[in-house]
Amino acid sequence: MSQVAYLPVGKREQTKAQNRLAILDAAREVFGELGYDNATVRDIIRRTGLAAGTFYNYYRSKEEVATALSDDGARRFAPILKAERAKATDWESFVRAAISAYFNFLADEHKNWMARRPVDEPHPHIHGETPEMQAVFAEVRDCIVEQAAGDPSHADPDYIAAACIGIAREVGDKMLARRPFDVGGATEFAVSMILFGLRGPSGA
Amino acid sequence: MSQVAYLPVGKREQTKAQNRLAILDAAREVFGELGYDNATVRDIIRRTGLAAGTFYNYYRSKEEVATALSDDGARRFAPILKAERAKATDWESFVRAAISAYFNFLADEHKNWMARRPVDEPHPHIHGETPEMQAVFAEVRDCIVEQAAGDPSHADPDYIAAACIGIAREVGDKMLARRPFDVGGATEFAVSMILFGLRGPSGA
Amino acid sequence: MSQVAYLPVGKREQTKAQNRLAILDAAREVFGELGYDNATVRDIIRRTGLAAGTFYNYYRSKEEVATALSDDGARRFAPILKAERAKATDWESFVRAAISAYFNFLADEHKNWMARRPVDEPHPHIHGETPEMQAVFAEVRDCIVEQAAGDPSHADPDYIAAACIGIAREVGDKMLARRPFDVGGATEFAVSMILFGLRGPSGA
Amino acid sequence: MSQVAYLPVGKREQTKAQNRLAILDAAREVFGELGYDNATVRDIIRRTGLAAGTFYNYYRSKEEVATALSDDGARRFAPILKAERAKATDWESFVRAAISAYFNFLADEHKNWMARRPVDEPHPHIHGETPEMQAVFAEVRDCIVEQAAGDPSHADPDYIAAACIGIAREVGDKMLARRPFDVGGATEFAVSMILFGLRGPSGA
DNA sequence: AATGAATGAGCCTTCATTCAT
DNA sequence: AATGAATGAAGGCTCATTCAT
Repeated sequence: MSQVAYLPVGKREQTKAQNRLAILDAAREVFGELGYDNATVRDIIRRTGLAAGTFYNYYRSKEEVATALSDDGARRFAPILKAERAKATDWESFVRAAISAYFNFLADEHKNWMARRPVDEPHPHIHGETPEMQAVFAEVRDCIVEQAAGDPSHADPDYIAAACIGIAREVGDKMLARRPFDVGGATEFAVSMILFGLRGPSGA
Repeated sequence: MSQVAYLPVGKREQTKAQNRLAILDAAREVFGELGYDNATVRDIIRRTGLAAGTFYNYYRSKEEVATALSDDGARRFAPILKAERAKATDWESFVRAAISAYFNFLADEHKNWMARRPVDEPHPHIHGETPEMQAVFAEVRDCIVEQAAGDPSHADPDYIAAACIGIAREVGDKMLARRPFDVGGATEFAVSMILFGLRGPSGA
Repeated sequence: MSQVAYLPVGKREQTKAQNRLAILDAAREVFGELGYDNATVRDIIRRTGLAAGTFYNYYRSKEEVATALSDDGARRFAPILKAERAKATDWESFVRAAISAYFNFLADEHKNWMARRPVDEPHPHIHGETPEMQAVFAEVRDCIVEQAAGDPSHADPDYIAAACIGIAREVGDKMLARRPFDVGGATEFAVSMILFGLRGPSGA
Repeated sequence: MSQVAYLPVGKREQTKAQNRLAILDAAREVFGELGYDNATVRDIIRRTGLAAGTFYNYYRSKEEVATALSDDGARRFAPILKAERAKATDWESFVRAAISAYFNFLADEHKNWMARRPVDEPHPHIHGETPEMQAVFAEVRDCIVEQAAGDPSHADPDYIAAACIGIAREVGDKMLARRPFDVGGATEFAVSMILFGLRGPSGA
């Protein structure tokens, strides 16, 4: 029975961590499929396989799982974004990097989700408005505002961030609606749109 | 004293029209505050002050009110859009006209809504996803896709529409979050963003 | 405008009578199709084509229509029964006449009802327990009890009536479930059963 | 002190069994008093004193309780019937045994039911159409049809079954309406009626 | 801790009945 | 009288949450 515990990873702690994770995963799935608003705690519990009461040992409500999920999403996306930002030397490369990272993140999430279901199952309705996405957006927004604030040529960082987010969100949705996912093409379009608008890079 | 009755104007018809309107108004509000998904028929009923059963004399479900609301929104916005489109001779003027029309519509709707509530009431959370807005967006999307399709310089009208919608939606939201509503400024920004991107019209 | 009114059959009275009849007819149909318990006042009204409120000018409730229907049924069946009874000279002929009358009545009602619907329509569920039938049964029961009371060989007229009713009711149902309706055969069987039991008339 | 747990006898299982039983009992009562059609799930719930939701932890609908009740009734009556049938050597003894079993069952059920209510309570209206009775009747019908099919002297087992059921049902009801229950007398009458009809065994 | 049954608030909908027109 | 919209009580059912085991 001897066991060297470098971290609190006793049996108890293991199951606890596992359960917490299971709930988070279930919630991610359920929010993705049903949308945050439509999803119920029961849906999450059902997916989890745990008992109803167990849920409440970890989270007090749907909102709390959502928050945890947000934190998770932000925690996973923020470093990517930060790294890109460090590498980027100008607006253009930063925007490209951010958009690219976001679209890849989006496509990954979606693929993960698709991988888990039988191919022939009727395509269930997918809502993109998961708490995780919200968090990612917030991250991006902050980043853009900060970046734009340093750029003297434009007066309104908030509007700029809004426009970028808007483009990324809607184009991202469209990208997800097509097969196969053309992350590259969507990125090109979005970046070009953000930087040059409809006129395009040539300025023609 | 002969009288031609163009419309049924008996007392009954009056109350009927009033109730129908009250339900529609209540639904608009409730959808706006709670979001379409969260809203329940009960919420709408409560807001009208009518009896539970009365709702069902007018609409058979939440979906049906939503449809009515969509129709209403489309009916009010479509002519504006069409007129602008008829006047417009090039992309730029069309885009400006459409965005301007949309932002004005948005500001009007919002003002109307604000006018109806007591000042000191705690500001409720507002979702933009009302059926009305959806309808307006759909209208705009069709319009852009159609217009963009004729423009040979751009390959993907769907992406273009998505980007424009995205900008309009997010910038519109930001606009509504500021006091006073700067419709002109927001329009300028959005149009410039759509046409020239961050680089701006100067191409600098 | 002259009109000789032998009976109160003015315009007013005519419509009144018509409406009353329409309600009664609708109720008969609805009770027949849905069963008395399942039927709702709304069902009757709907079938009637009249306004909801109009119903209450004639009857105060479902029960009241049921009573009216019972009276009607009894009024139509009682004379038949009485005539048969007058003609009958012994138990056997009376029983035969009564059963025959009842089965014919049953088949008629049913045919009437069937005639009114399209042939290919999915056979709706039919409940036999209409208030009219109840009334007819009551009539028969009284008649049997009275008749049996005069027969010294059997002690318990109530039981006898019950047995006869039971046979008539169940065999009648079976008869209605077969195509074509074999009124004659069913009558023969029921009469034989009542008079001689399983052993049959031969006494073998 | 080892103990073999043949059945789960924890406190939880106990209450579960109790509740299941309570619901079944309540349903039996409610169906008996109001009739299956009139009875509502809410009525059953009210009678149990449980919370609304609890019902649905056990049964998904009124139909499902009805089925459970039917099974119960059949499970309790079928063995009796089968035993009698095994013992019986001819029609007469089988019929007598079946009728006797049914009337005894009926009287028992009724007594059980009466035992549970306060004496001075107003006698509620009783419908015989509980799902349990239906099941018992079905059982008997099958049995008679099968038995009658082997008897070459009679052409129509279905009619025979119908007639027997009819007699049993109606005479049974009459029996229950009298005090004290004369199971023996009712059985004698019913059997005589089934075998010999009104003419009686003497054939006079 | 985990479990899962119990709870009761709350949602959707239909219905009988009233009553202003 | 006839009309038909308004009313609110119920009914079926689901859900978040608690709590005894």
